[in-house]
Amino acid sequence: MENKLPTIKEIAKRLNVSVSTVSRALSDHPRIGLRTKTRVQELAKELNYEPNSQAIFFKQKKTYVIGVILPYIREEFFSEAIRGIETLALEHDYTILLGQSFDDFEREKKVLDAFKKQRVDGVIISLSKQTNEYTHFESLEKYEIPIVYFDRVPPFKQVHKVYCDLRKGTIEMVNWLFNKGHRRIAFINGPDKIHASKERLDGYIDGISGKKIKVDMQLVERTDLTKESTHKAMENLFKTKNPPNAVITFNDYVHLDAVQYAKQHHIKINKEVLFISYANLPVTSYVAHPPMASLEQYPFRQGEKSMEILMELIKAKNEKRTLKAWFDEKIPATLITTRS
Amino acid sequence: MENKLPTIKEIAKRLNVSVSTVSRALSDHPRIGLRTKTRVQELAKELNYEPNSQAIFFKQKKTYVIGVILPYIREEFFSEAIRGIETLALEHDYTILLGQSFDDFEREKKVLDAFKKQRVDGVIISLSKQTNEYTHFESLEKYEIPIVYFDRVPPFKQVHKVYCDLRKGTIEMVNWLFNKGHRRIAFINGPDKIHASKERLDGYIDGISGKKIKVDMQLVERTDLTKESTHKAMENLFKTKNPPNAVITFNDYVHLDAVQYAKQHHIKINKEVLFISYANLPVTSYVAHPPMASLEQYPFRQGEKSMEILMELIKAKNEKRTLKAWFDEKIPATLITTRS
DNA sequence: ACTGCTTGCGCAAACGAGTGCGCAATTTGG
DNA sequence: CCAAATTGCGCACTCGTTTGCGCAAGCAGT
Repeated sequence: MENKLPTIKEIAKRLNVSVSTVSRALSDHPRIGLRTKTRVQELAKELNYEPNSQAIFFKQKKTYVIGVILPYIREEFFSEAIRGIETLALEHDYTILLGQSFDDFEREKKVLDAFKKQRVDGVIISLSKQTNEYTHFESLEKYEIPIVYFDRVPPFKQVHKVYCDLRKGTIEMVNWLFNKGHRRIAFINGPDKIHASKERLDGYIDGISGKKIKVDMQLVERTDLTKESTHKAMENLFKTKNPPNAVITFNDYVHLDAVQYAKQHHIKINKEVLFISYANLPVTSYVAHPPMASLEQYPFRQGEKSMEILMELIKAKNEKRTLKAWFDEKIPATLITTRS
Repeated sequence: MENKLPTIKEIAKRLNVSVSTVSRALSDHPRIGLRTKTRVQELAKELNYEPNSQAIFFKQKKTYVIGVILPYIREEFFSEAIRGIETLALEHDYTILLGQSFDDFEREKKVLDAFKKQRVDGVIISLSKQTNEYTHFESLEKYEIPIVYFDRVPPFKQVHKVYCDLRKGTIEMVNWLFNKGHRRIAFINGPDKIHASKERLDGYIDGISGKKIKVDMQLVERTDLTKESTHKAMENLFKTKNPPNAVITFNDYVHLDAVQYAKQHHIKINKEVLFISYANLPVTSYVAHPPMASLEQYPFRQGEKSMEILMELIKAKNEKRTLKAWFDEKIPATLITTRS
């Protein structure tokens, strides 16, 4: 029956006052008389009036929506990050638009475009592994939509970003293996395009060099994070006469695929070769051969921090302040060795 | 410099025509002369004009946004469902607002409220395990926001829903175990409040009864899906003199916890007792003791189907058609036994 | 030349709310 | 008792876009 949603206009008509009076009465404006105020407020309650936020957002040029783009939410790392983002978002009365790039560059652009159309107040993004060109982000500037990159960040300075210090973390990993007596430490890395791959490799090389042993690039493989590519990398590493006795994998998913290969080829896990990894996903506690150590990257905290920075940027924009510098937040990563 | 975004007004002023002419020229209205049309379109391109969708949505009373609420995206079942939803959404130029309830009733309400404020065009939801009261959904009716429930659906008829036929599926599971010679089949179920628990239990009872053996309710446990609660259930089942030789668990996560308990208590998995489960998550292919069979529930398809129905509902609403009936989509579940 | 049709465009209202300003009516102060 | 200050409320504009209607000019038909 009551098909139309109650509006301020409706209330005004029924009470024979002007819309402005109703608007002010509802926002408790001091210049409105007590009688009118209560009359308005009571009718509003009776009609179950709720302001049309779309209209308000439209006037204010704000949407209270932020866009989050990441490769795959099925990866626990990213779903944890979202949890961090969402938790903080709810506190700030923000809701989040979700878009997965599925590691596809074109899709990343499409999602970004959709978000732009929706006039999101800000964007938090973890780049697709294909992304090595960044012009599509420039159009957001025109709309003054702030962007915070996290985890998979672009390789240049002039952006706001949150990520783990993987160089340091990787050195820690090398040290840990070294102290356990390992000397032939292999490294299965991710795609070059991802900045995080470079960070890891730098750490690996620095870690090995720090031990005064020669870096053997035969022990370094690069994958595109697919199972096939990981198996290929394992094959390369273990077909040699002098195979590694420890393997560092790009993340826990790569670890799982590497271990799968090892099992299929009867390589004795934790005897012939020790696996350690990045990410420390909860799910690995259930698997047959969890990594013996894992570099925790605190996705929840990364998500929270990204959101925190984004809120700061949005606030600054609203107050027309210009920020002096780029946020560059390094979250310390820690090596976790206790496994259930 | 060019701080303001170009608007239709701006173009009108520069070209000394009216805004309506510009609007029509851009939408290729037949009553606008070719000269004016091209003049407008060229300037629009030059200024990089893009229509303000917020304004248009506001007028149209549409947002091209749908809200998706589910318990946890970290569960692969749900993240797969989202993938289904998102895939279809992008095709229809829709974007999705994401909200996790974390299986908390209050949070579910809060998220729903936020979505209402955002004036989403529709909602797809999988209920929290605490939800057994449904009044908060009624307020969406007032806003004529259609809702599609999926997987965890309410127990009554007058809603649109998508879910698997778990009764049939569970009978299939019982049959499978029976054919393998198992007679003492335990059942670790989820919370009563979830409709899916009831469906499973019905199937279990019907399956057992169909075999002309007596249903032993000592073999049926109920959990709240936490690890502790699963371990407790396992304890109850295995402390008896006549423990089960097969266990059906509510889903793969419960399976993992059940297997963990079995390992800790030196129960020989796959020898003394066989585990089978629901969901068939990809991640289980990496674990030490995957379920020997799993009832695939096709989350991607469920997501797609939900979105399909929602699109239908939104279309019907726009055309002011009233639908004759409630969508009640049963996706057939199938028992998968091939494991890597 | 008058009617009628087509072409090309502008006026103004509409969506739902916020807000600066002005105008009365009332109250206060001297 | 009159001026000034205060109180209470409405007018009209704004946000960016769409759209029904109307008006004028041009053209064809009779």
